[in-house]
Formats: sequence, structure tokens, C-alpha cells
Amino acid sequence: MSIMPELPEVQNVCLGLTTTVVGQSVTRVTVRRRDIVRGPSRPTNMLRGYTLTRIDRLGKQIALVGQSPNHRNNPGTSGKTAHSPPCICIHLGMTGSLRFYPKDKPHKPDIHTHIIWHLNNGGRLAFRDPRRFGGLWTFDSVSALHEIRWSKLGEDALTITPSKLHAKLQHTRRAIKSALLDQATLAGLGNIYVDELLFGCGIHPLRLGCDVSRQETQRLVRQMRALLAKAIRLGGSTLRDYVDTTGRSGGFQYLHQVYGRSAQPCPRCGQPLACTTVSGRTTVYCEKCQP
DNA sequence: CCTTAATCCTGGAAGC
DNA sequence: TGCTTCCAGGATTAAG
Repeated sequence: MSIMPELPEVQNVCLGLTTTVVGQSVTRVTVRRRDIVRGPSRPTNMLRGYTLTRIDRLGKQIALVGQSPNHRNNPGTSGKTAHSPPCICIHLGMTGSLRFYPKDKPHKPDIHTHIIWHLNNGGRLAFRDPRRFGGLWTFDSVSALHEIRWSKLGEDALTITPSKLHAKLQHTRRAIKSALLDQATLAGLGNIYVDELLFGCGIHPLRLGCDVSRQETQRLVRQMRALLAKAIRLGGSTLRDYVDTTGRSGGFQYLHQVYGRSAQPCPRCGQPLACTTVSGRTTVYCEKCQP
């Protein structure tokens, strides 16, 4: 089973990028597949000539924020848009990865390596995505990213408050699982964590969103933060000893109590876990523990 | 409003 | 063993 980039994985990618590419400037960009750059894409020229100043994240989406090298020497000659830094938004989709290769580490791009940023320290950042569900969007400014793209997303799963989530859930008659998967409700949850979360909270995936009480929502948010935080920590540790298969699979199993365990005994009551489809997604749950 | 289905795509698993 | 088939998944779109 390969790593699925949901919020915790994306967060770890961001942490990695912060320590490797932030502060570096982009000397050259190789676009090996043009169609992986979606939407109107000419303006930022893929950040060539810019310095990467920071990495932002909302839900599962990553933003590489650039800054013109002469920005400091040339402040405020015209309107604010002139100095709003350009950025690139990256979604890893199902199989996307963003990997940094230091100067001395060789890197042989294969057919699935779509974009390579060459950095001034000799390092390279490579976007690879075999299945190509992921993609990349360029923006003139961070504010454009927020207005055009991130405004459609709900609050980040790590920071949303119980009352905000409850307000969103209250006026929907969709299944709770569908609502939680919808990035417009809150950003960051995917199929795996939604199943785990609902199991952890003892909530049936088909319960109506508006039937989830304030107290249950509180439990949901509390559990969600704990789950994501744990996964982030674990991701960090699995990255360190990536080659150690046993350590990695052990952590993986610990996190997944229901996902991928259809018909296996419920970790809480022992009854075989049920499997169904909700919003077109495989859904595993316990009929007894999630009434 | 809401759901379902189709679409995109490839690698891995299962079946024969 | 090698071939075929199926299926997973997120987001978007169209259709019911």
C-alpha cells in the first residue's frame, strides 16, 4: 500500500520543503508535461527567477510562494499588486509527490516526473505523479490564489472550531461522511481519515449532517485534531526511517482501525466490520459501534 | 437540494 | 508463468 497524500502527508511535505527549498531561488524550470499545469498558467513563469520565501498549505493543497529578487531594492513604485508575490498551488491528488534532491544526489527523472525546479544551491525539486490526478496552478499573487481557488475551500481541518463545523453541518441533509469529504465543508479530510474519524466517534457514516449534535461535533473536532496530529508525527518518523519496512507498517496499522479492514473484526467489539459505498467511496464501519 | 455515474489515469492485485 | 480484468482514489461535471 502506498502513501496516500491526505492532510498529514501534505503537512509533512510542507515541513520538508521549508527546510530544503525555502530561501533558494529558482534558476531554471523543466516542464516535461505541459498539461499537468492546469488553468491559465502563463503569468508566473513557474517562479523562474524568484526566491521561494515560504510554503503555505490549506487542506491538501500546497502553495510555493515566490518573491522577486529585486523586491527589497525596489519597494512601492506602483500599486500593491506589483509586489504581491506570485505563487504556485500544488495538489498531489492520489499519487503525487514532491521530492527534493540535494546537489550531490543524482536524480533520474522517469516518465512520471512532470516538473523539475532547479535551485541556485544545485538542488532540484521534482513533482512526480504517475496517475496524474494531481496538478499545479500558477497565480500572479497569493491573493489571487485565495480569491480564485482557496476561497472555495472550507477551513483547514487542523484549525476549524467545533461551532464552525456544527454550523456547516446543521443545514445539510447529506450523509455526514459526504459532508466531511467535501472540501468546501472543511479542507483536508479524505476517505481514510473520515472512516477512521467516524469510527473513533461512534458515528454511522450515513447519519444526516443536520442530525449530528453540537456535542458530537465537539467530539468529532477533538478526535480529528488528535488523529491528524498523530498521523503527522508518525509521518515524520516514517520519513526518517523510510527504508525500515517493519517500523513503517507498524505505524500504519496502528492508525487504521477500519480503513481497508472490511470483514475483519472490529477493534472495539470484535464483530466483522461492514463495508458499503457512500458518495461513491468505499466505506468501512462497525454496525454495532457506529449506530 | 441531493445522489449517482462517468471521467481522468496507472500500478498493483486478483483471476484464469 | 503471463495474460486479462478490475479496482482504488480526489475532484469535477453532467445527468437523474
